[in-house]
Amino acid sequence: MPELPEVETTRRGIEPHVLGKTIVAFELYQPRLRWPIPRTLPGALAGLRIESVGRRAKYLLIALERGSLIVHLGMSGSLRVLSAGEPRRAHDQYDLRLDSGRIVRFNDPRRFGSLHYVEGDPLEHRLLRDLAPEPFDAAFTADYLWQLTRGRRLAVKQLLMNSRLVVGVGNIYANEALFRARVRPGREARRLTRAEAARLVKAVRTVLAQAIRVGGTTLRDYVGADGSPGYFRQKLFVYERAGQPCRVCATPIRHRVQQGRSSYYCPACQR
DNA sequence: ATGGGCACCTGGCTGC
DNA sequence: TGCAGCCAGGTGCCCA
Repeated sequence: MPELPEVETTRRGIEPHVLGKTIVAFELYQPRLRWPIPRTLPGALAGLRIESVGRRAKYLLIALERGSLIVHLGMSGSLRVLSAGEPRRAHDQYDLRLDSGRIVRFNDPRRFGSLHYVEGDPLEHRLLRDLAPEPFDAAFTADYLWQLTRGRRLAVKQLLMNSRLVVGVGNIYANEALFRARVRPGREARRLTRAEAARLVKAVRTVLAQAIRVGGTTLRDYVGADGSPGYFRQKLFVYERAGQPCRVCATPIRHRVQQGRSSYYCPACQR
């Protein structure tokens, strides 16, 4: 999916257009997303004012005057702010129509995205309550990561992508952070040194922050709330660069499949 | 507890 | 040109 930078870019993009606005209508075109959307939802949302737009991991949290929407973009989803009357396109799944005359439209070709409405604290929802710290949280430290790697035989890249360890890091940014930390994706977690754990924590933060600054990474489907792509693709060191020269040492970048996901690394820079 | 594999779904590309 | 096969920003769930 959209990983943390894309979700955060979306959050920042929609926030100024929806804050304080009231949902006039919720139009559901496709109830079959990752989890079925209840047919009763449209009625429940009409008339509610939007009070804040937050984010936890890769979930957007849209707080209403009563309850909250929990939005996930899945692998191919995007949320855009459009003018009312904008013609629908393939894979538009739902619209939030606002009293400002604008609409927030969710498009998702693969339908791995999801939408929940909860009355209570969204952070207590079963999908959110067991999530690990945010990468920018003070709790995500070298010691924390290093402790969690002790005795673990799985590859360090799997660890980085496990949302019970740290959230927001998907396949692109796991590969990119490992390059910056000079650690190969296939390294057993228990073989990580304390110094490497420290580099990795720093690299995760740096790469996510840089990506947020340029609006995320667009490979295929992702666009920000105004429809523009993210520009971090131009800054990728390894992702989807198999066979191309390493931007640091010119050694060809290698590709291998790990746990069914593509990993990329520089065999010279990363150990 | 840990880790692996599968499932959900569509579109785009490759190669025969 | 057509079509089979493979791949893609995620992640919950089931099983060993």
